[in-house]
Amino acid sequence: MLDLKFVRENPELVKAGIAKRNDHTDIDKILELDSKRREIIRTVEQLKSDKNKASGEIAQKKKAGEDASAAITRMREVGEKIGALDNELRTVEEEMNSILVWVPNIPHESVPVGADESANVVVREWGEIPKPDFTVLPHWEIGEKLGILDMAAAAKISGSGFYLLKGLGARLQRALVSYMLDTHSADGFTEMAAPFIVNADTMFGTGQLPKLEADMYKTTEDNMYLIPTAEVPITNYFKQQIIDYKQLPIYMVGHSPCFRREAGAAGKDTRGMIRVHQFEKVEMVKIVHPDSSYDELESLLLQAEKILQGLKIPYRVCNLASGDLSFAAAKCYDIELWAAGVKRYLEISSVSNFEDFQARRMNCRFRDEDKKMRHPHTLNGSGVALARLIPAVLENYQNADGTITVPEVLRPYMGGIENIG
RNA sequence: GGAGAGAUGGCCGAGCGGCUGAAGGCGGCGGAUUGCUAAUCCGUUAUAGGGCUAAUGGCUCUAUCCAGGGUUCGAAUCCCUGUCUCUCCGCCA
Repeated sequence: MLDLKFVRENPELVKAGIAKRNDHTDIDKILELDSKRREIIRTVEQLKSDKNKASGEIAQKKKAGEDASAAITRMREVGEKIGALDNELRTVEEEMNSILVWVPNIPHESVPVGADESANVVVREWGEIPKPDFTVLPHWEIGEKLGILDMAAAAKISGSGFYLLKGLGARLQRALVSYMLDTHSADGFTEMAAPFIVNADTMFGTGQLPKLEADMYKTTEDNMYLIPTAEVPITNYFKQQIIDYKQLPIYMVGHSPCFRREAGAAGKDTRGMIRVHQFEKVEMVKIVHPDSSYDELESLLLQAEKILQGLKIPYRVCNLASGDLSFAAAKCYDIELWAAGVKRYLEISSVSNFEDFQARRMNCRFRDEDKKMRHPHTLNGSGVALARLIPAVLENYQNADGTITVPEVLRPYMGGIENIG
């Protein structure tokens, strides 16, 4: 959420910022309601001040045994006026907030301006795209052939958009999760195992609600949501908290399933594991001092890249254009890895700086060196998503004889197995 | 799921329906003092939102004792609802 004061003082900057994202939230309406709000506050607080004074006088009179009934009658009327104005104030504030919570974050100045992903800028590429002398099968074919991936079974059990791994396929997923968690932990990230089902307030905190309501699975009985990413429970660990600046920066990492309805995505990338309703992901979260958040963004990006470098899978990094940014992000890098079977780049990680957008929503603050209360900056980055990493391993490590070489870094986690098939 | 108890400032903890934004303690910060790795003493110690003042500061008002309602001229204090925590019972991986 943007700071109301900031919106009030920099309306043109805010409008220009959201325009870059093709967002058309009515900023003028917010300003109009805000001025109405402040006008009511001025009136009602004057009345309250009078009331408090009169209350004191009534108490004095009663103590002295004097008659206070005239003042009491007068105050009864003032009380009613206050009640009416408080109601009006609440209505105005609710209306204002109902718009304010839909205002996306303002893109950072280093974000390329553009309407959609076609304006994304590739900032670097790593690794050589392999040119195998045989036909590399897409992961769903090689996976089925080796008996480690069963899409049909998943469809039978749950429906379309689910995958089922078995045998060494399941073990490969577990090995990847362990490899990633161990790598990040060794670099100072605290491992977290947080709830996968959260309340609405938590979903609001990281910016999923209200905007992404339709993309999430929701429980009907208890009004809870299945998390779309571990970012949600891990970042919200600091919801409603005051952190001492000496504790910053805070690095956390966690593994979770991610549940996504993918409403409206039907027909796009539907083959195999590439777009599914449930997938595993290792997620890194940082809570940092505002002064260092853009340096922290770069190092978080490198941390995610480290995983792919360890696996020796070629990738590229994109600086997302303003129109392609997610609701809460001020800047975001996507990492896309090369999948040799489907012969294209797959988005596998988003590394974002939310600045104080999430912290303000969560009411997470820190006391800085001068004892001032400030909002920290929050960042997160996939480190990385499994449902696209597994296909990349199955395709990039595929051999001409239909076997798959187990990447070296995973062998300790696979009981020393060097080949699947 | 059933029964009961509780929720107060960074922490602990007191609180009669009316000078209680809240005693006391701890911690933190500032200072004083002492030949000694510390003690003692004094002071200070929230957040948010308005308004005024062109100050990188000040003045002032309002709100906040889990949350939301209610009673009342007036609520931390009384009533209702919800949330969470604890204890006991039931169920259970």
